[in-house]
Amino acid sequence: MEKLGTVQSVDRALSLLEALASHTGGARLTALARETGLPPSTTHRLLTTLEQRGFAQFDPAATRWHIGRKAFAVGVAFTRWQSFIAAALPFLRRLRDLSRETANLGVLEDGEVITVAQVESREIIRAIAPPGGRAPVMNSGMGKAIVATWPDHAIDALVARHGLRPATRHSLTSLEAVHAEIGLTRARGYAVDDEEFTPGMRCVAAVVWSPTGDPVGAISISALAARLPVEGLPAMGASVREVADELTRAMGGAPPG
Amino acid sequence: MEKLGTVQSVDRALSLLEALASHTGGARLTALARETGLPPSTTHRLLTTLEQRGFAQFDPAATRWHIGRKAFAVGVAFTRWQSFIAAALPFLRRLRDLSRETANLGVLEDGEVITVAQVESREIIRAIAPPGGRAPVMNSGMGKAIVATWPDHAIDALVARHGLRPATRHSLTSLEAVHAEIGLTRARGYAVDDEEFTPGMRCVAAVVWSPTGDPVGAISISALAARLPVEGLPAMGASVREVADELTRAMGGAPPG
DNA sequence: CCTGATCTTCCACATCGTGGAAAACTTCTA
DNA sequence: TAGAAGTTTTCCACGATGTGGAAGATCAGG
Repeated sequence: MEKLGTVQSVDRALSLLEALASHTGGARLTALARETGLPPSTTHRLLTTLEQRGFAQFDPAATRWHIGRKAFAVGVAFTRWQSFIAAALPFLRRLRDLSRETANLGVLEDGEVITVAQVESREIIRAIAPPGGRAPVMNSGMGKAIVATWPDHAIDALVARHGLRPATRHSLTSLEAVHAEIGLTRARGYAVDDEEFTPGMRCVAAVVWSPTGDPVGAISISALAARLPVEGLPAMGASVREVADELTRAMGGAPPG
Repeated sequence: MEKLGTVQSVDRALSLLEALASHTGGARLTALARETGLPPSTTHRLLTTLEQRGFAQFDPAATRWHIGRKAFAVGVAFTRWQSFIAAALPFLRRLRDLSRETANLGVLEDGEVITVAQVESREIIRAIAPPGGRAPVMNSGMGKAIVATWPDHAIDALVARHGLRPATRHSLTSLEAVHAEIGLTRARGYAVDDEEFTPGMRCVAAVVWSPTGDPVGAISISALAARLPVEGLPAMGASVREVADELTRAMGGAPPG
């Protein structure tokens, strides 16, 4: 095998998909075999495998093979993800400029928040957790913003499954405290991490909704506590929420119902 | 081997592609392994094979796997399969020139309309949603034009499954409103998006039929509401419908029956 | 520093992918 | 229309390649 670590038969099937894609009007088995350098019987078996999974289609009338609908459905997922981040970036920049602090985009995964995009503050001294950084949901502004949209029983289940992981002396340590915090978050329309994950850092976050009415992520501002005093949280929270709502609208999203 | 004549490793790779596509925010190796029931080392090797061919991509910062660009490129070929875009482009250009507005071609996918081709207005200020852009079916002229060809029970099922996602205060918010709008669409022969997706934008759309009698897509004109007042909708609608009918004929298509 | 979780690499082995041959089918030509 | 040529599909012996458990590496948390 020349290509290190690749599965030859998968490689060949993908070559066939690409060959198919290059033929607007479809292609015949022997033409595809010639193009990919595969024997006709191998080509046939790989094509029928792709066909059974909907990635290829056969038109018996014209004896032509075409790309199948499933390949389209899978490929569209690429634009969905790319367009989410691309759509969010100008809003993150705007939020960064409004606040002069670092703006983040995060998503939930398995009880944690992952920062998937970030626009850094221009200040020399600034709050940075690198993209890819993770935080337990209930220690994180973004996590709390997302979870606050959930029904209470789902929040209970999350805490039961993942526990609470107090990182500082400000962190939430009981289910009662969690629900009190969620109640505040819902009332305000934005969430606060008040030195609950990293001492000396505060974070304000608001949820972003997908077109399907799912809380797909959250955006936030993270700042040194010295630069974002408690008295400044409401104004900052309003800004974050406003930009999050705009991002939601720009994506054709909305809360459910 | 349970599936007759299929290549197991290709089958597995395709399962991984589908699993990836179902995760908007990307997925980690162990989650994908769990979902597909494959051992982590097998999952890893198949993913890296997909990655080397561009069908998957890895974000090391978040240790997440995503669908790759090549999957999109291959998937788009599905629409081309019917010589759809190629055939439609001259008609879109004609429609653009007739109307002096941006002309679009869209298809339905999973409760949304995806714009797969576009010919932009030559005006300096014009209505643009980029190709690849998505909109909920019932907020979109093109979506409504296509769905209006469906039987009522299929429309009910679509709404039941995907809900209505009002984006503006003009959007449809009830099943009754949906059916009233569908009734109008059928009577007129064209559909209207009257600032239902984007404030300040109107869209007029008409369905395109495939040779097999399927409502395969729709073409539309999107314009700033200021440039397309309500009084102008009937004339514009007639133009869009006429060009859509010509495209249908050029493709050897026709409505069923 | 230790522990546990996750990810990556390795390799012996047997499963499964293979491709040539044969059979079946379709199209073309005289 | 029959035969030839081309295309597609099926079959199966065999060895190439895919495999998954184990080991190693890395990372995160206490």
